[in-house]
Amino acid sequence: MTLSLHDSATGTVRPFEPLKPGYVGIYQCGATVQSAPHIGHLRPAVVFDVLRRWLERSGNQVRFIRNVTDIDDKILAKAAEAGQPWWAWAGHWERAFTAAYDALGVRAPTYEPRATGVVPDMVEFIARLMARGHAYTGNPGNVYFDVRSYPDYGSLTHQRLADLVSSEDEPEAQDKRDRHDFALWKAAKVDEPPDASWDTPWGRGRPGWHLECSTMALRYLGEDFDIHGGGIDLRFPHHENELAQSRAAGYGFARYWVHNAFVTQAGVKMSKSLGNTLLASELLKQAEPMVLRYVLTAAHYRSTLELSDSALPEAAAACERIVGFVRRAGERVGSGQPVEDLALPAAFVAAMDDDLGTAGGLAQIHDAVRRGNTALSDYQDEEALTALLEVRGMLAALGMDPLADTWANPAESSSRAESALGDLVESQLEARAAARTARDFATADAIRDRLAAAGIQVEDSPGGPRWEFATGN
RNA sequence: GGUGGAGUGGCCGAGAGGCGAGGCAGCGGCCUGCAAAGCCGCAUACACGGGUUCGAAUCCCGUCUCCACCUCCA
Repeated sequence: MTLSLHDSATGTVRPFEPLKPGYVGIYQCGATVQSAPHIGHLRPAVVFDVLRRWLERSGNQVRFIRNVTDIDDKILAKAAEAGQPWWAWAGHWERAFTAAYDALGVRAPTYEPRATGVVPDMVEFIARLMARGHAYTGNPGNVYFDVRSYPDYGSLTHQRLADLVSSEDEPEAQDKRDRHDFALWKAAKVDEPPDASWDTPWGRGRPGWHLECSTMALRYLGEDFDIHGGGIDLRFPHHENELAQSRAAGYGFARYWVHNAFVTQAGVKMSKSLGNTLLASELLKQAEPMVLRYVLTAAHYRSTLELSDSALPEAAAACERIVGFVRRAGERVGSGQPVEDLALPAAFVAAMDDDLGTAGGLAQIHDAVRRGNTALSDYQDEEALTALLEVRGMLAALGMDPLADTWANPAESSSRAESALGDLVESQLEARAAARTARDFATADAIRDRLAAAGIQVEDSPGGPRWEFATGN
């Protein structure tokens, strides 16, 4: 294992050494399923998918857990507003997230637990904290973590309790010992649906957010595990609190903390209040899944990613360059090989091993594409094949092999309309070929222009004309 | 106030003491009937001011600007 990873806890890039060689446990904080997924949810999904693939590629067996937070204030509020059961609301959006992940080729986690599925474990967790003197009851149903009972509180984000500013909007809970104590269990409120709370030894209520993740990580990855991931905004308070309560409970918890940076527009984080969220569903209409994946891979995961208006078209052009080569090379030299085990260029491996340098990895892909294109025009089939296998191997490592089943191109499905279209285009191309043979270029160009106007791009190649739908919209 | 991060050529975006990653856009050339695709070539880029060094975008000091977290947040 030569991978080095940035660990937020130490603030350094350090060699990644799994607890048990050859086995890696990852916990990624999943979504709170309260509304539609947007680009900000897509980034961590792709980042940790790439990490997982790279660890597997490096010979590890990975247990990848990504949770679903299926109960929280907003879910209850929005469901109530919509006149739906809260669990129906959560279930609806959970499916939307799954669809978005699937569309982007993000592999399904080893397991995807829901917070509400581990309530008994949470109760046990709280009891353990109580027994150790780190939790106390407030008003009936409220249980808090006692931050002052845990001297290392703040170690993940290097903050001291005294320096923390507390929120001014929220009226301070009267039953806390310290304003920074956080809820492990929240008392049921009178206006909340009865099925949104559970009985516990400390009263009826529902879980606190932080406790959910600690509990699911414990249940599915054990007391100690390798990597905890999530968006950078989760470092505090969420991950700090997870770490504090898990350590206070006597568990080792995560050994590496990996956080991805934001996607911004005009330099600003997206948020609902600013109205600048880009929904996954909208983005998928504007760009091929591979293009979205390319955009998210083109910047280092710890760099803020500015999604300008031209980002998608630019990425589409870059992808077209890569895919065009894979297609042309495949036509020439075949592309039947499985790509999972292809040897990867050393420079690519080095880039990826250095804290997942996907940008450098993409540069290697473009380099191989250039070599391959040159080989194709020189009729050096052997070199072209070498380049093709390199390109596909690297793309596969990033989850972007254009020939993978996940990307099954809808345009290639054989509906009657499409097969009819194919016949019509072919007949046009035959007419154009006849005109060209007769050196009647005016007619030939008119045919090509007409096809172009219909969104069909014609490209002449040594093997004859090829057509495809024009890129861009 | 505390913590963390950032300012790179028209745009996006790597790198982090010494051959100017890569992509997109642009310009020139090759190829093509013309295109498209492809290939080749083309950039006084590193916020500002000092300093260290033979040499700094990269290190040090100072300044400015921006972003994130400290409340739910990917």
